[in-house]
Amino acid sequence: MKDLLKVKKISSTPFRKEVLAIFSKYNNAIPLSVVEKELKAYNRITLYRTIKIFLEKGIIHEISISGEESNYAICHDECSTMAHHHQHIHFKCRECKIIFCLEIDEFPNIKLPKYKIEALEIQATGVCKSCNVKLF
Amino acid sequence: MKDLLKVKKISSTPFRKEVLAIFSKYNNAIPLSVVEKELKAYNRITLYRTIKIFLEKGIIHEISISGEESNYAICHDECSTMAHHHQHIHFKCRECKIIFCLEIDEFPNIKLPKYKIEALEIQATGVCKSCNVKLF
DNA sequence: TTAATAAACGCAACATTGTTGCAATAAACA
DNA sequence: TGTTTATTGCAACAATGTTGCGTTTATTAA
Repeated sequence: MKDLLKVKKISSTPFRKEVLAIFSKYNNAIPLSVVEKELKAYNRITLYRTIKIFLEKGIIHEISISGEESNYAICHDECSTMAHHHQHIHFKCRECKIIFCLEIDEFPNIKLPKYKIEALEIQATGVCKSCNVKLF
Repeated sequence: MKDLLKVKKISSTPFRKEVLAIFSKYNNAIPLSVVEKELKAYNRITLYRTIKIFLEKGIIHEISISGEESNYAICHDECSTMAHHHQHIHFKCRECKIIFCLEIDEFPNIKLPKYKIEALEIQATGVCKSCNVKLF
């Protein structure tokens, strides 16, 4: 297993490796409060700087939903500038409250004459697959 | 002209009327920093409480874009719970930086077997109509 | 492997953003 | 127009995010 941090050309420190391991462990997006609880040696400033550089290097991406704490998730595939917006949507389940990235086959195509659309960010809310099963 | 505040069943105070007038004046979404500058008598606490109640009553809605200050815009039409998500998308122009709501004819339909999608929030980035003209 | 260099860490100190209790004040309603 | 109810704004605080700087750690080249 190769070191993603080195691939992204940033120093591979114990702190960064631990943060990365936490994101890798989850299959869904998590807020900073979760990262904080999982860290053995939590330091607020270092965590903010780590998140900042992870965002810049495209290691993680931010998911903003109105009125909620920001969530972060690992970037799968090649998640360079803006590209991740074209591959998946963000889904929030109103039952389990979990937010995660969801690959979709047909990415919607919005037609807007005279506008140039370069990126689309889609947030969906509803009931996820596993909660849907539990409800019946 | 009828008083929107009374229609929404909240007290019609000078402060709230002023905030509402500022939102009405703009055709685009604005952040709190803009409201602040426009207010004759700015009070941080009162503004936060005003924004909070305007959001609750569906007078304005929040537009969250990753890594940016939240923007707020007046709710046109009947903007009750979640309903506004189905009527328009949010567009941010990379040239003029302006964020605004955009009515679209065909709202995209995302097919996700076993999922129940209840609301879609779409953020688009690109070049708006007027900036597109200026570029050529 | 080790020394030199560059980067990251963590503390202190601060800036910004958001919240709450409470007394004074203003709006709503009968 | 007086009584009730809600809003305002101050103080005080909590949470979130930023910066300078000395110390420590990782990287790179000898």
